[in-house]
Amino acid sequence: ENIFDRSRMAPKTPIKNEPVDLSYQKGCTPERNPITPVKLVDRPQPDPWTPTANLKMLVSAASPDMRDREKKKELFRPIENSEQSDTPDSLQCDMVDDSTADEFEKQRPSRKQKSLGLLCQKFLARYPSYPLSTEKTTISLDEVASVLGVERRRIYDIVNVLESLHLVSRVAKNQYCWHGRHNLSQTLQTLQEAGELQYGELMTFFQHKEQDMEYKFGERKKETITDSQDRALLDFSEPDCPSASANSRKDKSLRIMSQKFVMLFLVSKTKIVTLDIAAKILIEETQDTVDHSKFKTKVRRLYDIANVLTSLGLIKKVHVTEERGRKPAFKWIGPVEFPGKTDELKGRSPTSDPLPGTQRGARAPYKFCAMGKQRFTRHVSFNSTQPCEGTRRKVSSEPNSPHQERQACIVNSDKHCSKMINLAAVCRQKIEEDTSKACATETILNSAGNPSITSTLSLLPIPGDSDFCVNPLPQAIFPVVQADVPNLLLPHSISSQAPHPSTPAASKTENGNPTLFPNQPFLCFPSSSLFMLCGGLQEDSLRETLPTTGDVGNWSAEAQAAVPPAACQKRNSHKCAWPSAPVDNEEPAAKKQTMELNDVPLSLIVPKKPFESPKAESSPGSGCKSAVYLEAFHPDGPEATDQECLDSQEQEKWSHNNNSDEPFPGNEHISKENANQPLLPQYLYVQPTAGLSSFNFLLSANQAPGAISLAASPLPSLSIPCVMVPSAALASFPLVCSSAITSPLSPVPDGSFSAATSMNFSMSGLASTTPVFIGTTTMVTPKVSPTPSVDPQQPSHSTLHLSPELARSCGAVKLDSPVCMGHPVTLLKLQQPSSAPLTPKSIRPARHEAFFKTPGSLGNPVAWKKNEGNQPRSASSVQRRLEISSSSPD
DNA sequence: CGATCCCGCCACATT
DNA sequence: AATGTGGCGGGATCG
Repeated sequence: ENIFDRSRMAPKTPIKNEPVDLSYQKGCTPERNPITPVKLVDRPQPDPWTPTANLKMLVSAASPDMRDREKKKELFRPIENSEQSDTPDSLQCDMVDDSTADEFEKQRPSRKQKSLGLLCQKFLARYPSYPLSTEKTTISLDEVASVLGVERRRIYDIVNVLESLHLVSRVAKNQYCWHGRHNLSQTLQTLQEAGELQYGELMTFFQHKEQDMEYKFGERKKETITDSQDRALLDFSEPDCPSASANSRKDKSLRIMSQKFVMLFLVSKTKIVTLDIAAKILIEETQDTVDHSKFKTKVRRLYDIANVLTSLGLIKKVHVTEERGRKPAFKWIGPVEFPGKTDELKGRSPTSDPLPGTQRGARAPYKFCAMGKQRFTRHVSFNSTQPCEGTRRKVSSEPNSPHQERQACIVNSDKHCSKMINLAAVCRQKIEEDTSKACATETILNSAGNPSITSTLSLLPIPGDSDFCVNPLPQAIFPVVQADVPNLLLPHSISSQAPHPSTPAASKTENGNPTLFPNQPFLCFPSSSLFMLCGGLQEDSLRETLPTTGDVGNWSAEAQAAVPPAACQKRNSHKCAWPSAPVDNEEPAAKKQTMELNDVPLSLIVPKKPFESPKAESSPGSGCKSAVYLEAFHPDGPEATDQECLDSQEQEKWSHNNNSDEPFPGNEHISKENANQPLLPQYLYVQPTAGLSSFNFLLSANQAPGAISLAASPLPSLSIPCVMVPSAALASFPLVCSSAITSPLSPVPDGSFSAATSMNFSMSGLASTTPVFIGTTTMVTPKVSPTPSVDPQQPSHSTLHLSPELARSCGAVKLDSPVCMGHPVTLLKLQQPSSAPLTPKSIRPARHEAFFKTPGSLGNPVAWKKNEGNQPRSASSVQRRLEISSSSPD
């Protein structure tokens, strides 16, 4: 061995090794010796070598040397242990060799040489940036550590960051798989998307004021950030992770932090992020409290991450001079634009075309959202959600509706923000996992562009209970949204909902579609509190009520499109505000939304007259007055529509003619119709999108908790596809929809409605308790949807709950309609659990994915079916119920 | 003296 | 219990 070393070492560190081994081993050999090499290098440096050269040398030689050394170690360990003097490493030895202590000291590898960045470079040098797909490179931590001459601990630091970017993935203990940068851009895109959701606003905010205001706003920023963080996004866990189980500690800091950190860059306009800001943002919790120590620790970690990112060539260190002075910062020098993303944006953008409907349809927006998130989310486990929820609730309760508020806060005041932040922070931690899910949800929502929904979510929680929050929100929101929509719509275009009494008729129509049943919707009651109803729509009825599907679709599309992310966010903020803010705000917001968005999507809200239309309308208290109607919106209706298209066509008949692309017109019409509906709405209808043929949900608003049971009854009569309500479950929760309806507002067409809607749900219904979610896959909501963005996460949680199964189901669902997005959760799609996506294993991921994807996935009818199949398995009791009840044929 | 960040203790997770 | 992971922060080094 020695010989070996010598030969190799000779050039680099000739003597050292030998001497060390022989005589000095004791001291020198310590395990760390590996490092020694470095030192060796150093020594040489003095002479000819340049730092770089040394490195190279090391790298090249390292492996062999290391090996030898290791062997040595083993050989000598006994000795070492016994004596272990560990002098400064081999240095001493070196010194000896060299003859001077001084030298030796000098030699000692400077810290830099041992830096993580350098180590990372060496690490990266070992693997091809773009490995052939054929070759699967596995990385053995032990091996690498020994080769690079470092402790394994250091390797973890590197690998964790690389893993966060999906350059590697853990396959087993001590084993990682090298993927290279093939997927880097995709990962970055995903992070960017996620980052925009989480930090977009914040960053924007900051940047505007940033430098000047930093101090001033620092806190706010933090807050905002925190809020924004929401954690939802992060998830990241990688796709691969087989071991889902283990994530607890794992998806923790370094990985998450790394992703967040990257997100900040991607979201930053300047692409420059100062460490302190990043640290603040990343310190979820207490902004104020931020202990110095905590901050300090965070910064340390950021340095670790930054070193790795620097080695990857993604960032570089820079300094920004602010008022205060010069601050360390890092500038993103990696890829900035990602094709994919754009799409999303487009989709979101209001102007963007109406959804094509079909495939894309799936309304891409949601889908994509989901997609991105999926990855991230995957790790998240649903389970966690529950706990989270609890937490969240608490949290939320504390502040007021913090989450939502936060956005608002940003806009508005800090106070709330801070609270929110705190809450958010808490939630995050707890929920992070969930969050991811939530995030997805959020995204979806956002994409859907249903601000209202979002808001709803947030709002919901608030209702008296502390809990409201997050969890339920999404789901709840959905329904709400729908409900809201009408309201909203009404105000605008049609305040006169009443005018369209037609609703009842619509209900009739419903009967017409038996088919729907097959599809059936499902209900999910995530926790007890929520539940969803999905029913096949009866197109007929819907039609009556609704405009043609086409129109609807357009709306939705429009809505979705219309609502750009930003818009959504903003809206959300507004929404957020709502919760805290008085109703008034809401109204306006609603109006705005409607106006802008044409929330209409909901348009469908049809009263479900069938059942109780009478009640619905009149009875405020009674349940959901508004039926939400979710038709599928198929924008174009072409393909996606396929499924739904039919319906849509029918719908069209009944609906207005507004098919025209123009969203507004159509929307308006719709809205009007909707408006009408709203009044009635006893139930919510949700059409599923195409695939489903239709899901309809009915929620009886009124029933609220108890009501639920009622609702059920109605169903039968109605023939509506399904209504699922577990009585028990129901009991506990109020239906959101209904609640909203219930709310005093009810009758009022406009603002009141809107406000009521979202808010109400949560609250009113809630009062009783829990909000109900309707998730449908389909939802028109999109437009309506306000922006969920902020809260989404939270909501998402709730969603999550549902989710696993739901998610699956959802996944199955195609939601063309934007709406779906919003409630991914809801979507559960009960109908069929889509098999495919959701395999158990996939579940997690699937969930997320499905969840998110749902929309997208929705696109594939088939998928749903599959899902359906799956669902059964996975389906929780609730689902089962659903299944049973719905027994969707499909 | 502030910026960096190495180093490795130690807790938690997994085997 | 052993081993794998990785949070965390003391304190050394750099500039």
